[in-house]
Amino acid sequence: MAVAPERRRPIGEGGRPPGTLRPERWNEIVDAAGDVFDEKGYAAARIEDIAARVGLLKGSLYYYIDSKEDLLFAIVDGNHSRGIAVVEQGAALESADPPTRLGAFVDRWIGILSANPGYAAIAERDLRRLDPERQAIVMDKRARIHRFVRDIVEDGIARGCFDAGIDPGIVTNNLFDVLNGISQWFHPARPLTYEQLAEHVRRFVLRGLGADPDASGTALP
Amino acid sequence: MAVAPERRRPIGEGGRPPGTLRPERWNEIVDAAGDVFDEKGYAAARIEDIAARVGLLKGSLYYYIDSKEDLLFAIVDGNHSRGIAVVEQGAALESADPPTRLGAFVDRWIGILSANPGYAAIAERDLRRLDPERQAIVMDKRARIHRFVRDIVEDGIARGCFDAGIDPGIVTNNLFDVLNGISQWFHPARPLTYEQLAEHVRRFVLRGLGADPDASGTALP
DNA sequence: CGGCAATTCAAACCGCGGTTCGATTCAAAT
DNA sequence: ATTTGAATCGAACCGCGGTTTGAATTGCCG
Repeated sequence: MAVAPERRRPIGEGGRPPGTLRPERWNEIVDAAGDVFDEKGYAAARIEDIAARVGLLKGSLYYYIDSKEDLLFAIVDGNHSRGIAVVEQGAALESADPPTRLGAFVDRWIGILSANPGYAAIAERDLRRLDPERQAIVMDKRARIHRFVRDIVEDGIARGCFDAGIDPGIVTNNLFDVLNGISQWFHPARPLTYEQLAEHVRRFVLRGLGADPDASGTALP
Repeated sequence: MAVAPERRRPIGEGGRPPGTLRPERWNEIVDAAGDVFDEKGYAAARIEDIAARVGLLKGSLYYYIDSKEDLLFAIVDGNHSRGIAVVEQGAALESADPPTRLGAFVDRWIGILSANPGYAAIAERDLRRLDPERQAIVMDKRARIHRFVRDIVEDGIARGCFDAGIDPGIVTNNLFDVLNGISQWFHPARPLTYEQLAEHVRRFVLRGLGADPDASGTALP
């Protein structure tokens, strides 16, 4: 998923077959950047830290990037792309009832969190430090994801699955706050796995909307 | 509430009557810092920005502070102190039932948000950038606040007010994620006031816990 | 083996921003 | 007036860290 390095040096400008290039080195670097950004925050993270984590000198990183912000964008945009994927998967369930669809969304979203711990936190924290153009790209994806959830909520209200008194905009925000907040306090281990956590969160959210949390089972294919 | 500047220069070391000192200048500066930190994040915020906002040159700020971090601490710790105050107010309601107590907490917490928009976001975002000692001070307050809510939840479960299947630790975290997330998307205005928002959030949370949101009214004195 | 390209090193550059410090201003007190 | 100290200025300092650049490597291909 990680967006390709895009226009890189003489990557194959007009000549060599684009094979044998930077294979997963790019992913290693993005992962390292993700760890460091998560730990220290984007602004406080040093290029040197990231480079050291993949066994390079800081200057060498610039063979792969044009600026520090490239790494932030790769992470933030990549994470949102995974969110879009979840939405597209969810669209396939349109025949199911709203609680089931929303429950599936929660499960899958937490699945993303478990696969990329820290990334969601970065996306929330440091989105604003992207330049306007890139920020717009991310905001667009974010809006589509948000819209997807809000539509389910509104549909649920219309069908009587959810309480009629709730405000779709507010609860949608609440939902994302709950989901994205998870990565900041949950550490999978001892007592709970991500799957068990998802179960609890799903019930909390569905109940919060006024739905019977037992009426819909996990609907992951 | 804003913690006094502590040990300042020759504030009154052994001489003049400690009157006629920096009165609310300190508060002005902290407020300015709050705005800038909220907008740009602590690391990206410049001392110069803060100084300019109160009509000073950046160097002049050091008459009031010893380091940039002093300002972060003033904001983060101050916000948590207000949280502690809410907890202490809430302790007076111990005779009420758990849903009422929790509802009151939600209302008052959102009251803090409305009075200090942005501060909560800073506290969540940049807590980790305080030095260990100060961080510990804040974490202690945070733990006490967290404990207060969790106790209510556990009490509610024991009394049958809340669903027995919920995990107190998880829902407590979920609750704070919902509350603190508010300051990042909610802009009081057109459609909704903070009071109306609090109403929605209170119902969402209480219902999420399995309680009847209508069983308890707002209980603010 | 020789060569070319992909990759990394090593060192310097350089601007930004936190911090320091002596000089200056202003107001109240003497 | 003169003194005194609070408050601010003005300018320099200085280290950190992002970025640049040209010189090594390394490894593949012929």
